[in-house]
Order: sequence, then C-alpha cells, then structure tokens
Amino acid sequence: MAISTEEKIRDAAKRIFLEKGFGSTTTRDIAESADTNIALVNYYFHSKERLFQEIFQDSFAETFAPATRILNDDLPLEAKIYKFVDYMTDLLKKDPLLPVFVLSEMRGENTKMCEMASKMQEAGPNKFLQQLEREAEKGNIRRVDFDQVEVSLMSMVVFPFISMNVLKLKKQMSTEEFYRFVEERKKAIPEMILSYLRCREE
Amino acid sequence: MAISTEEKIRDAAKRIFLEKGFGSTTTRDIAESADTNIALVNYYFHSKERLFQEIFQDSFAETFAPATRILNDDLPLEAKIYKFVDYMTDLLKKDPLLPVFVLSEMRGENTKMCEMASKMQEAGPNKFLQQLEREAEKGNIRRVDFDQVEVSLMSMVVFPFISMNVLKLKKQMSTEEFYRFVEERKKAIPEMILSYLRCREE
DNA sequence: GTCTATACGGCGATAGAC
DNA sequence: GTCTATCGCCGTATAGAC
Repeated sequence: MAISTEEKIRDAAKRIFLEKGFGSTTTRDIAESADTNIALVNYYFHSKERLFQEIFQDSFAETFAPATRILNDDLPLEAKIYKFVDYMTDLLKKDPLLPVFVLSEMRGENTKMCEMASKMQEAGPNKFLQQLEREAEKGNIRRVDFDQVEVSLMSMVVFPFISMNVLKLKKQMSTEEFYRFVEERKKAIPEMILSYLRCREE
Repeated sequence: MAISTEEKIRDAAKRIFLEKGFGSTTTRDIAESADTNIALVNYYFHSKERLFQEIFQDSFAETFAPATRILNDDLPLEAKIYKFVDYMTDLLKKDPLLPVFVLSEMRGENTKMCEMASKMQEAGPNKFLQQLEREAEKGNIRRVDFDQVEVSLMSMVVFPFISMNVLKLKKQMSTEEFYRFVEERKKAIPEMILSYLRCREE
C-alpha cells in the first residue's frame, strides 16, 4: 500500500520548510509538492502554522534528543566521545539541513519557538559533565572547564553542516568531497578533544 | 546633523532581516521601523529584493572578510590563533545574529545567495594552511589534517553564537552569563587547538 | 525627497459539492 | 477524504501630488 495523503503532505512540508524556512514557504508549494491541493493541507493540519509546529518539534527532537541520550549513556569516556561524533555525523549526513533549520527558527527574540523548545527539554543532571568530573578526580584527565569542552564537541560536529555551502565554496569541495571531509572528522574531533583533556599543562 | 533617511532604512532593514530572515520580513516592517513609509524604501532601494542583497553582501563580508584577513596575517602561529578567536568573538558579541543570518540564507540549494557569495570570495592561497605546513616541517607541531583544524577553529568560535538560544536553555544561562561564557572561550579554544597540534601521538 | 492613495497579485483559509 | 471555487487580507510596488 502507498503512503497516505497525510504522510505525503508531512514529508513535503518537512522537505520544503527545512530548505526555505517558515517565512519563505507557501502552503501552495507544499500542496503541489505533495501532489495534492491546499484544501487538504488545511484539512489534515488545520493551518500552515500548526503544520510548521509539528515539523519543528520533530526536527528539534531529532537533532538534540539523540545527542543528549548518547552523552548520558554509561560508556567509558573515550568510547562515548567516539560514539557521539560517529552517530551525530551519520545523522546529519542523512539530514544535513536539520540544524540550520532548527537554529534559524530559534534565532533572536523569537519567543514562540524558544518556548516550544524549552517545553521539550528533559531536565535531569548532565551525566557527561559528571563523568568528566569523575575522570578528573581519578587523575585521568586535566581539570578544565567542562562546559566549554561539551560545547566545543557539539560545535565541531554540527557547524560544518550548518556552513556546508560556505565550506564547499572556500575549500572548492564537491558534495562527495564534503561528505568525505565530515567522515574524516569522526577521527579528528575525538582526537582533538582527548588531546586537550589529557595533555600536560602548558 | 541626524542620519539620512536612506541610512535609517538601511539600519532598520539590517536589524529586521538579521532577526527574521528574508521571507519573514515585510517591507512594511522595515518602513515602520525606520519611521518612514514603504514608498521611500522602494525609492532608495528599488525593491525588497535589492535591499536584501545589499544587507546580505555587507553581512557576508562583515563575517568572513576579517576572519580570512587575520588568518592571512604575518603573525606567529600561537599569537595568530589567539588574535583570531579574540577578534571574531568580539565581532560576534556586537552582532550575534550575523552568522545564523548569513548561513540560513545560504542553506540548501539556494543558488542565488551562493552565487552572490562566491563572487565575493577572494581567491589566493590559504596562508594559514601554509603556515601550519611550515611549522610541521620545522617539527614544532604534529602533522595532521590542517583543513580539519581550520574548520574546527572556526566552528568553536562561531557555533555558540548560532546556537545561542539553545545553549542558554540547556545550560540555564542568562544573556550576561552567555557573554561571560564566550569570553572564557577566548582562552579555551586556542588551548584546545594548540594542545592538539603539539601533543605527542597517542 | 517625501507623502497619500491605490493597483495588483499571491497568500492562507474555507465553503460546499461530490 | 478529496476537489473546485472563492473570499478577504496583506504583500510589494508605483503613480502622482506636494
């Protein structure tokens, strides 16, 4: 059996919203791209706004939930870092527009999207930071600002996808070369983080 | 003497485009925010599209030109990295929406903006990569993939600003705390890069 | 240069037949 | 569930008076 009309609309909406953002996307685009008409978009999703909210929530969760989950896993530090970079890179290779979509809709004073995002935040302690603390106590790593380390880790994985087109321009990369480049980061990023945590004070 | 109407419009346009992007910004917003009317916006800039192109070009140059310039300076490696992080952080503290604006308008298959950006690219050799090569030959640093290092450096500086609102949510930061956080990165980021370049093989 | 008034199209949304 | 037709609004852009 083929996919339902509702699914076709959702898929088309996700593709176009991620590509162009809320403001530059029209209901007509979505309907046409889903091989249907505007009336059905509103029949299933009531309004462009509500359809967008569904897509945004999914995308936000899809991006951040797995990251949080892996960092909260019970894995040795080094293995965890490798797994994090590996998993996130594969995720973003499948859906490279995810982060720039989510973050561009959350920019500035956009209270609406930020509130929505904050409702999806699971609280709980940050086990990754706790783990780094413990390793420092055991003397396995240096004691540095671990919040900075966590943000740097995330930055190095996600930013290349956000700046993909600029990167391809500056480094004269094809799409295939870009994907090879981020593949190589699966080694480079953990090495970078670990050398910072392990090397002697300068 | 007060600033000209043209300047008022340009300033308002920049503020609103950076906050909401091209698609979610209306000429009415801009006119009202500049204390004038739509007719004058089109009188000075001919159309919303052309006004946007001016703002985008400025913003693109404002973000990437200084970065390229510093990396091409004639400075010792360590001093250059510190200067880069320092200067870029100060720049983005003044204009935190710059990178997410530029990169969100360049996402996906948006050929228009990418072509515009490519026309603004100065070619020339990448002196930063050459410098890293030379340092490796002299045995001062390890020989690793220096493209990866350059991208990581840029990522760690820029990404916190792109993800500012998510970061503030996850780490429960106020705006002041966020600015203190990126200020501390002026030390943390260079240390991270340098420890990777200098530490022994693992 | 600046304003008012207006043209014109495209937008989101819905009514109503099937 | 699906479609056609249409409404009303808001978007950009311009004409024309001052």
